[in-house]
Amino acid sequence: MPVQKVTEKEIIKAALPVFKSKGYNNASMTDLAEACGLMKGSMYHYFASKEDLMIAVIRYLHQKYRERVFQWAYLPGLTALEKIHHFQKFSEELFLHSPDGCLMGNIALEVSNSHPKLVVDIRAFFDDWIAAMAEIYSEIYEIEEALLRARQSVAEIEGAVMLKRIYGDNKPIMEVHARIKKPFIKLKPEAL
Amino acid sequence: MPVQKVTEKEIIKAALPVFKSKGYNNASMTDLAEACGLMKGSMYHYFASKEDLMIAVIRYLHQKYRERVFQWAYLPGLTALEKIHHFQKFSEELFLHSPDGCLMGNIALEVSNSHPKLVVDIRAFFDDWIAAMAEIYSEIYEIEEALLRARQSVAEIEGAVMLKRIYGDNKPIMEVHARIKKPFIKLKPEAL
Amino acid sequence: MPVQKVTEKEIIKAALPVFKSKGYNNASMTDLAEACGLMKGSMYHYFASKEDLMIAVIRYLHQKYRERVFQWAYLPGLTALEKIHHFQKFSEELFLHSPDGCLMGNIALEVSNSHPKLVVDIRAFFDDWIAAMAEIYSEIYEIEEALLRARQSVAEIEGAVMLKRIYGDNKPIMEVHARIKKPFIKLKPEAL
Amino acid sequence: MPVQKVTEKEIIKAALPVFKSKGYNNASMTDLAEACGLMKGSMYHYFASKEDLMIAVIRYLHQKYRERVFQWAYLPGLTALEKIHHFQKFSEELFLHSPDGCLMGNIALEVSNSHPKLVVDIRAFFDDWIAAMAEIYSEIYEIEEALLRARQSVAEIEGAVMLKRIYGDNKPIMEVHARIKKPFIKLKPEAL
DNA sequence: GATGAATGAGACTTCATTCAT
DNA sequence: GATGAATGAAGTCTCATTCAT
Repeated sequence: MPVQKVTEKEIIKAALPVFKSKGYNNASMTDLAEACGLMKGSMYHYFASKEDLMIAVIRYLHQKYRERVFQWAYLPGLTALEKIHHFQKFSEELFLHSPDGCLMGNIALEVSNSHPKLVVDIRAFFDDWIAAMAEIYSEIYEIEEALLRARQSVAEIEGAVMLKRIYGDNKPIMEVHARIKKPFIKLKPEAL
Repeated sequence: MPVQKVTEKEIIKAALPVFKSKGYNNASMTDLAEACGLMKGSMYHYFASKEDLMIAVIRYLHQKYRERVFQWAYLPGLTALEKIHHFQKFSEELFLHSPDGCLMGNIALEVSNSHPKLVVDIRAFFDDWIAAMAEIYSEIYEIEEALLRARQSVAEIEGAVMLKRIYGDNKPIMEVHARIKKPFIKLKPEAL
Repeated sequence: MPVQKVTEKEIIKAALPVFKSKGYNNASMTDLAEACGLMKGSMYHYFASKEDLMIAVIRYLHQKYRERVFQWAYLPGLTALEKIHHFQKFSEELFLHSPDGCLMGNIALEVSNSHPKLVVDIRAFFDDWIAAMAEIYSEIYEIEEALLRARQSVAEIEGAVMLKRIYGDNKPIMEVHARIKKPFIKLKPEAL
Repeated sequence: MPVQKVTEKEIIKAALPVFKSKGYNNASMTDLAEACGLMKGSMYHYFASKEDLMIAVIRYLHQKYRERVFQWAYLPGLTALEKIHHFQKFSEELFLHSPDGCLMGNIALEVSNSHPKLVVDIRAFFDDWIAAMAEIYSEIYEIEEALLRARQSVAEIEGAVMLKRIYGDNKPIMEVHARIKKPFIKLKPEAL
């Protein structure tokens, strides 16, 4: 059976929900291979270890966020509110309809002490996220305050997603979104 | 056989930091037993399974929070700001000086899909926490808004603790604390 | 099934012929466990790894040689020929009746490049063997010549054992033994 | 597809040092393919299995020995000492400058119980080697003694090469060579 | 002829759990 | 009450081999 059944990217995309739902330690190579329609051993053609696969998944998701979310922050010709809309649209796609929350957050808490290599890439993701949020906030706040608000927003979202995972309730996420939008809505008249 | 004196509570207290630091799956019974000065097999005299021990740890921590934190919310004769101070003093003891963050949050994200029994107790903890925060907020907000703010505060704190685990930086936690305190400080003149 | 089924030493003794016959890489933990009447996983109560078990086996055999062979070289009141007899009696027990040759030699050639930790202990064995032979030779030769002859004898024996493993023929070993004995026999009249 | 030119012989020559250094079990098809500049799968165009490749390597080396060493023993017009010189010159090329010893010996001890097919070819090699040595010895000894001395010499060399692999020291090999040469040197005056 | 994706058996190892002592 | 030997399932990973392209 030598025909190519999957590409590296397909493995990554199939592994992502497994890691997101089961976590790093509890997702076995068998689980991951099954999700890819491969035998356990075949996974090792693409990734030298489970940890390497995890890294690839993290980087893939990071890249997807860059393309679909973070970049809006830097697009000229958009109002801050429009940028926020793009951010939240993606978040809602991701968080409201799946019970598993945020891969980055889930993994971060689980492996931060045992897999330093993973933390490097997780940190890179949060760096970008916070920077993008700060970019948006910088339209209405000083840089210091913008950064602080960016960190706050990210923390709030991750916290709300955690509550969703515990309670299965979308309300906290929606409340956070509303709260984040608010200062930009107030500004609207001025912006016009 | 020197009949070593080990109480259930001592085991729980010794196991707590192990679970907090390593997570549920990555903490082995050997790790846990070692932290208690016991042999692996002896743990089963006290707890029927690793999951049961985890539950006991969660409940123990919940109880400790009740005694040292949540109860302040319901004490008459304290201003809201004083209550907030008590809450934050404990949080700071717990979160600022250890790199491992919040046991409840760490475990919640890791096991929510694989160990529904644990989720029940984790949820009970967050119920109490949110209720206590809402109690404080209810002094200056309508019940609806108080609950919303309570959820937000808990989410923010958990999110900030996650950032601390990722970055090793206490700033987000301190910023959240300041933000939570703010509406009560403004009210102070009125409160007097 | 908690009753002690085996001791560490029994494992070592059971593992020895498996390693000797199959070699290091080709002896699986399953093979070794089977030889001990244990489950694979149970082996790890006694030895942290296959390599550690191999080391224990090497050291055990070394110790047995010390007690049963090498020590004769240093016993006062024995003629050199008597010492040689003791050496060869043990060699014959070991090499003539089993087709598998010499554990030390077998393992040495197989792992010398891949398991440096094992080489250390194998070298220690050969150090002792050569030193004991040299001690005997030193009764009839200068120290330099004694050492050289000791190395030669060890090399010859190992070579003969290799030939036995290839041909299944004891003759080379017996020839070597005769050759080693010869200079001491000639000396006999003088020794009396 | 550049239709890379690789011949069976080139594969054999590239595989030889890999087997010599890593042994049979520890040399993976990937290792071997890498040494040949091929992909793993391509090896199977030339050899049906790893065992077959090993056999080819053994036969190739045997053939090389025949051409470069053993044949000298049967060349008329050469003194025994000259023949010995040729033998030892090749041995020294092979054994003194590489730490990996003798492929035949290494493999013999490792696979003798698990791969009887290999033993057949290894035995053929040693048959030839011993016969050639006996041929040389037969110039100064009766046939019985010549054979015995041939076996001894081969055993001594293999034993000395083993010591070299254990100690990294060439001295035992050089001592053996000197020892083997000695009876022929003594004869020199008569031979002239 | 060469590739390299895929297999599937089997390697070493870990671990929660049991239970005779 | 405490032990720690033993289990057995499951974990990660390796590897000789196959075969469609």
